[in-house]
Amino acid sequence: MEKVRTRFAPSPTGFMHLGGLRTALYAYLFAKHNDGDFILRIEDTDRERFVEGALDVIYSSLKCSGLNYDEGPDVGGDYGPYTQSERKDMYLDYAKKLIDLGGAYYCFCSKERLESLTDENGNRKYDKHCLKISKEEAERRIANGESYVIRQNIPTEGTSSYEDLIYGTIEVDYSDLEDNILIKSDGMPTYNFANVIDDHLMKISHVIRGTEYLSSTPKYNLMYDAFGWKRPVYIHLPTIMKDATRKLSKRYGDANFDDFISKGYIEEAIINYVALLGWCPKNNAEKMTVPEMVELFDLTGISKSPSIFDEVKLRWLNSEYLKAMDDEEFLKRATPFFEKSEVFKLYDVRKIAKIIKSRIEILSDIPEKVFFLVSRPDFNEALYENKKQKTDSQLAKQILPSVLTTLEQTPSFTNDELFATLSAKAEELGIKSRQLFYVLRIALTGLEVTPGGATEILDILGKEESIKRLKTAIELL
RNA sequence: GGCCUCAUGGUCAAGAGGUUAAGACGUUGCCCUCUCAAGGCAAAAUCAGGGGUUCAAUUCCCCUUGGGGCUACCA
Repeated sequence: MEKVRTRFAPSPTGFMHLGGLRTALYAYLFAKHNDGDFILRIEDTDRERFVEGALDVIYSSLKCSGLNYDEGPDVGGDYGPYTQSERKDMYLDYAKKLIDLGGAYYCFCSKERLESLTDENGNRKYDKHCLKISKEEAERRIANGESYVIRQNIPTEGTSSYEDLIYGTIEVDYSDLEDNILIKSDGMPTYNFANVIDDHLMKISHVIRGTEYLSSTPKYNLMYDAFGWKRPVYIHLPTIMKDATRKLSKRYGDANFDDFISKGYIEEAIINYVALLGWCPKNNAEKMTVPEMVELFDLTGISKSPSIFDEVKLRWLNSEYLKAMDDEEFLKRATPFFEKSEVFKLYDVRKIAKIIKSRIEILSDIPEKVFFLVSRPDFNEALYENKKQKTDSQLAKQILPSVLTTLEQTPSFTNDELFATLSAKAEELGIKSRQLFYVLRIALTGLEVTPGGATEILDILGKEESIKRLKTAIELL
């Protein structure tokens, strides 16, 4: 059987779109599930859209997502070059061949003439005006330096059909299609042409891409047929939406992989979440690594309808990854975010990391969660009041001085020992330990809600700072 | 406008001609608890509408409605 070869063919726009990332993922999963090859090809035929540094964004996004390609511009391969601009001459040769086969023709129409073809509805369809120009005349005009393009020659009648593995049979009348430009006046091919030539030359067996190509695929099939090439198998993927009516867009900053990374999402969670948008594995698993997805991947689990990107669920998945991380790994990933706060200079971030891990969903939640460690917010006595705990400022006034004494006499400020000591203290005072902890925690932090309990916070603050804070709190009572 | 295409809770979704129509996120409640998280348990919430076909349709067909895509010298 023919080897499965899939490709991801992005344009270097300077950012990795999450929709594109999912397409890449599915192409990768399909290839790897079938022991095939996954190829990266850069589609940079639009010179005006070239963005500096865009290639690195593509390479690094794929690699850090675990999508290692077998062939590509930076890794080589037997079917290169893998960057379309470097294949320019090849396309022109094939275009000329297609002209000889009757599948294309030279066109010399001016922009003005093209615009004059627009009808009352604002639609325009090329009228095959240049089809009647003989090859000899065309070549003469070209030799004279006239600007030209090459257009595909689409039949005026008939129906074309193909099988998409997701959407089934797709039928389109040729009359609904247009004689699109294959080679632009700058000599570069358009996507319409380059993708066909490259997919064939690179022996791509399965073309996996978004639904935006679902209804234009007949045009590509026409070319495969004209050249006498075998058509690839098509797998079109539904769109990822921002909401019911809008796509995930670069413009709103909700589509960029890197933006999510800097917001404190981790790569594994993003790739995992994006995998779930439009695909459900047979075993209904939700948290999966890329290798596990390779194992489970199956086209029948791909849906046909667009799905809405839900950041709330992504946050949850991200938190699952965070919680599952060992402390060392968590600390490593969290460090850049700790460094956005002063805490890392003042305290042992290891201890902070421990109490924070299950209390954040994304890493950028860290600075605000630990701010109270840097400086205790001002607060009023009303904070001591808690009906459920049965605590109030009176109780605080009563017990805090003696708690202070106990703390001053406690040699070891570790969580466990503090817990034991203070529990005993509560008993001595004739109150519930939770009441003591509650009041103490408020005094220490000035916050109704904190990550970690009183003793954990004492442990982090250390004896000196804890006592200093407690004294201040007592003075304010 | 024309063509292609899609339609299960708020969201992601499983499902199949006969089911109490899964599961997850979120929401709500309870338990646990040194506050809050985490964890445990529970609850509310879905087959767009109308016609067919059939003993039976959410599942198959048609229409309507609604959504998405294409309709570039962008990919």
